[in-house]
Amino acid sequence: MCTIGSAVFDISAPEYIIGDPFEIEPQSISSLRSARKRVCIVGEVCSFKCEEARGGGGMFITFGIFDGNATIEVRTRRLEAEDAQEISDTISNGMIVAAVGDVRPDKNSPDMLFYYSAIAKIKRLPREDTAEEKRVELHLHTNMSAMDALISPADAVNTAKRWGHKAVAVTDHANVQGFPEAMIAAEKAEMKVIYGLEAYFVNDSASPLFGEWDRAFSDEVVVFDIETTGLSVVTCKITEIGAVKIRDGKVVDRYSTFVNPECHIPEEITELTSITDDMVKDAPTVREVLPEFLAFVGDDLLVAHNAGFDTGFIRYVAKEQGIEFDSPYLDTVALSRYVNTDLKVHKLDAVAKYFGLGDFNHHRAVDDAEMLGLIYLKMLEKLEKFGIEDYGRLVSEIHANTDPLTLKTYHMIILVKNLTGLKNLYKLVSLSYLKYYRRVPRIPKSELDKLREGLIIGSACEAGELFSAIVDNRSDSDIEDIASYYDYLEIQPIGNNHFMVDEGRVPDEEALRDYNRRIVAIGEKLGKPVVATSDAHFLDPEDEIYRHILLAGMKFKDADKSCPIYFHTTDEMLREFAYLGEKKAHEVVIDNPNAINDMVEEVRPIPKGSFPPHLDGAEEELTEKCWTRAHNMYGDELPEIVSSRLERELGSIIKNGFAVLYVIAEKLVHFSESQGYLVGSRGSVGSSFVATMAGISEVNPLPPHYYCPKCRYSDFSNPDKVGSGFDMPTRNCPVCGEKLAQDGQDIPFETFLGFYGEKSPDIDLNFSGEVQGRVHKFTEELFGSENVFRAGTLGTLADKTAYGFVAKYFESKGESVCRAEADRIISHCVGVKRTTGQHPGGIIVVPREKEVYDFTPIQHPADDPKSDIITTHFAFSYLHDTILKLDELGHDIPTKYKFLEKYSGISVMDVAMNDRTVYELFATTESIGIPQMDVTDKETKMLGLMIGTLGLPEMGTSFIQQVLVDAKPKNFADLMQISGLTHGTDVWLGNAQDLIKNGICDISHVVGTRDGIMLDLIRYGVDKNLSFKIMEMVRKNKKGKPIPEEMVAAMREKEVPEWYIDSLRKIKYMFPKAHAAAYVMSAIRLGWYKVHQPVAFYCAILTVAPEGFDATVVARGRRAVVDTMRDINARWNDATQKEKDLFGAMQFANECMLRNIKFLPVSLEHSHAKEFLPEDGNIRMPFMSLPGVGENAALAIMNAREDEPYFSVEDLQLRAKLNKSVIEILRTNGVLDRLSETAQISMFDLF
DNA sequence: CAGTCGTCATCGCCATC
DNA sequence: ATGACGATGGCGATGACGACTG
Ligand SMILES: Nc1nc2c(ncn2[C@H]2C[C@H](O)[C@@H](COP(=O)(O)OP(=O)(O)OP(=O)(O)O)O2)c(=O)[nH]1
Ligand SMILES: [Mg+2]
Ligand SMILES: [Mg+2]
Ligand SMILES: [Zn+2]
Repeated sequence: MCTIGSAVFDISAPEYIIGDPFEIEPQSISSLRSARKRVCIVGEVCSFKCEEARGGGGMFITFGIFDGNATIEVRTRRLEAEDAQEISDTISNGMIVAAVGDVRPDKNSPDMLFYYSAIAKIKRLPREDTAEEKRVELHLHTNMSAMDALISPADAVNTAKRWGHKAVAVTDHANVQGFPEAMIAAEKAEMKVIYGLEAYFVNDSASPLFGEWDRAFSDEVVVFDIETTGLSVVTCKITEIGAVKIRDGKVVDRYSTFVNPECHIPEEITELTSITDDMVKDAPTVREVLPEFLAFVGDDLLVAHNAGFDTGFIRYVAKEQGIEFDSPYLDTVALSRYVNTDLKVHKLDAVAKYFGLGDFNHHRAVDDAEMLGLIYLKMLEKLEKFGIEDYGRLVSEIHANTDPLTLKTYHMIILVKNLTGLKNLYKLVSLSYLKYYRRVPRIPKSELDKLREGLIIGSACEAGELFSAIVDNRSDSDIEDIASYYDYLEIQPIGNNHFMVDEGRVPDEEALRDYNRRIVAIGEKLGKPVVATSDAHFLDPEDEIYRHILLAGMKFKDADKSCPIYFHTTDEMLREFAYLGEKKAHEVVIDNPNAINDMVEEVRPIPKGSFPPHLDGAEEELTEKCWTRAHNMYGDELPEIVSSRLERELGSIIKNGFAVLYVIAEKLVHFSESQGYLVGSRGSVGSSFVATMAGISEVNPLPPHYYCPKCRYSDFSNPDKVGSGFDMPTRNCPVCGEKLAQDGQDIPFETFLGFYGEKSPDIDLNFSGEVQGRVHKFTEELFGSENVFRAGTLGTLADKTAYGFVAKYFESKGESVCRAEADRIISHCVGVKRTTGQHPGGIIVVPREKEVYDFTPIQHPADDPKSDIITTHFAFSYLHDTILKLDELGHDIPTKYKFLEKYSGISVMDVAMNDRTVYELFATTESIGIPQMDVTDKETKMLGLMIGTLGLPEMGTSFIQQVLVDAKPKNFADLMQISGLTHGTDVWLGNAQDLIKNGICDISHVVGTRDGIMLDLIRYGVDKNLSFKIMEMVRKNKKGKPIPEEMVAAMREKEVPEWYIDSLRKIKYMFPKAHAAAYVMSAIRLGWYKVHQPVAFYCAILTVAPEGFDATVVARGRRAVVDTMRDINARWNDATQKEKDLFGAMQFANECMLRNIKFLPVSLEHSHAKEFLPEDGNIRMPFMSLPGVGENAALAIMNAREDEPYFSVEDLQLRAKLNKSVIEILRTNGVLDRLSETAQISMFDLF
């Protein structure tokens, strides 16, 4: 055993993994400040990296060793690939090691580096809960508490499990987004989770009137105010009391006196109140004043502004003097909020001004009381106008009319007891986000009362209602009223509230303990269990720094203040609450939390099973539609291949509940087309022939075939064994002589739904961005807005932002950390919730017989109450296997189609799929009239002119162009394969490309589409279902998880070649063939316009996707365009994203200019706001192509031009409401050249 | 006339297909 | 200098500008 700071390492059984065994006598890393030989260190491996050495020729490995306190960067010498691999296999992040080696300073930084000679694996003892009887944590924040907490739900669950706790609660701020991860971890660890949250509770049934008082307004009341030496009841004293007695709307008596506080009045208070030490030094003390004042009050109602404060002080001193004080009182702040709804600020002077009551000496009790008296009468007058004339009526009216959005929020813990409670909680969360959101989602008492079944309510922390009432020194009966609403009361460690001492709100820690003692006493009196909770925001004490970084990143002033809110063990808690006595401590730490846990049933936040929607007649409708369409295409007597495929697919689709989705999708396509926008095909659904027949997908997955559009003859023989129907020679119908249509991409249905419907795919559709919103609305109409929701997303703190936060944090502290340490800290900060958003197109469909609350709460994206979009509270990925989704994505291709048709007058659907000149685009620039340049010349490549694919979707990037040049595709099938090979990391480079280069196989046999994987494996003899599973695992493996041993073994058993298995291992993502087919089809279509309708092509592409296009560069001519590209290209890695976009646009513009199509300058008369318009064989650039002229300005210029031409710059600025920067941009770009500055000229003309 | 608030344009980052 | 998956859009921050307000 050895200790470094608070970290304890077990070195009793070292496992020597690199180098010779050595004696483990570690130094603390922070002590290594200078070069030393043969030092031993221990710690956790972090930030492990294995990189190719610069300039090739070997590898470098770097990692950090973190000993719980400091990190040192470890480097290796230059290594051979095999050695590097061996080390990578032995050492990994999170491993605890001891190492010996030399410490040397880094040449390039102030840090020290460690060069090891030997490494041993050891253990670090984590914090353990060794208590006999364990506590249960009922208040814990996961990293789903936005920018506030760091515990991953899995860590919470696993730590509690390791500690032997029976359960652990997940209680994030206002949301339940930690539930799904907690559920997954809990099921894996067989652990119980108590699901809950920490709500922002508002008491909308609170009234401004405290205590019993239901007389008429005309009865006598005492309006009063006090001045004090500060805000805290405990540490501050009264300096002045002022009061007026009011009866029948008139002041009938007054009381006013200074009070000697018997202490110094702080300067800032004197400044505010103008009450000095001098003024009060001869005044009576509160011991004399209080009885006098209370006698003045008698049995009257007390009225004060923020009365809790004033009565709190009076009550405190009364108690000190052994005088009973329980007068009813009314708070005019609350009353003003209710009466003066048009007022935002309800401070005394603001309200006085509001009623026009003139100036007064604010912050002097005598004057404030007088003024408040007047205000009070005004408010009563106002109420009387509404027929409210007594206090009883007032209270009931207020209850009925309070706006929860204006009330003070209190923290409150809500735990889920059972499934009823879970659903109620989801409803409450939804309400809080959708209806009661202001700054935070609020849960009003009135709603909670309605939905309280199945929920357990706890009093939460210092920001809870109970704790606040105690701090404010509210009356015993008030406090007990509050406490009685809760099912249990919470107390927390002193450290949690220590900030109150620091801020001077309480004198010392003892006062904090007194608060906890008070809560314990209240619990005893009311019979409410009191439980001790951590209010954990991070797991271990040493993790506090990560929270500081988060808070500092959010620019919080007090970010670096210590607040040790870690997950406490039982013993830590028992020690913490020892001051309550051993027995009581045991009760609040162990017994009561366990008792609460015993009330809680185990529930699953997302139900098991899948819940497809139903729609009467959907199955029949789909079936009918498909057969009809099939007969229309392939004849009355369907070829076997067609009918058997239809039957098989329909069976599977209907059985797995997908028919409804098909039917809805079909209606959506119809809807979009009715709006004038074609729909782009996408995704695995193109593997379904039913989708083709239903018109959802234009990909035909049948084998290559001919069919006659006239007589419905068909031929599936495919004698040339081509890979795509589009690649067959053209033929005329042997029956009727008509030219035959050709189609068929040969795709298995199973890519979509699996062999046994074991997959939960979605249906993907590409809609023009211009109709996407309408399509979403239409889906709601089709299936009901109660059942259709946009999927929500969760935005988290990821690498780059975390890096910025960490850098900023240490910079502001004037400290520096080594890269390994920075990376380690970053890795701990990553994953914390920041915001919510909307899924690109995912629309989930809840079956009619269910409610959305059976699956997830709902909310607005980014919590924005003004948004008219409602999203699922849970990210879709967690609902993936439970409910179905339609992916109604936005895409530019359908919009491009629209503009191509508009500018060329040629229908997209008439474009042939087998025009040779179009295929030539993928091999040369000749077919667009640009003489072929040398493809081996770097300049050619830079210009993007090795081939003619610039502007073709997903075919025009440098990378893909290079692959096309190398692979020389000849037909549609080749292009599909290349499409697959060029979409995904480690698919082509370092994988397929090498296999081809090394002659191991040719391009048609490398892994290019995911369907290929399944079919290849089946061909090798691997079980078809396992083949399917391997395909599914390989196709999205972004993190590079290894293929499970049993899968590898099954492949080896069937003699699947090692290179093939290796290839699969590397793949990070892979297209389904259907998607490749759909995208190549659109590339071919756009290519046709590129060859045959160039002006329309360039106009359409630029109009729809103008990113990076800069009219100021293009206007300077082709030279300038090329120079700009050269410049950016020369410093590519330092170029900004904007410059990279500009580069792409300039490639495209250059190609266009080489085809003798000119870009005409932006023109006040001729330019469109955003469209690049064809103009006499050239292209007129739009206003928006000028950087700095945004959509609004551009549209304004165009729209105001409609009425009459602009006759001066002034006229333009006025009519189009342009600001001066836009005018300047227009001026410098010559747009205003022919316009006079003001209307003077025309004025002149009049005379 | 300084301060505040909303709007617009743009950018970096992030999530997702 | 290298290598490189492509595309789309939402959210938050920032800065310039101008209207409004006390
Ligand atoms: N280039 C590229 N395209 C992607 C990526 N992810 C998805 N796509 C494209 C290709 C997919 O077929 C299409 C639809 O995505 P989905 O997530 O719905 O997956 P897909 O339909 O392929 O399979 P599914 O059966 O729905 O699980 O979007 C990606 O990472 N890169
Ligand atoms: Mg899909
Ligand atoms: Mg999808
Ligand atoms: Zn025919």
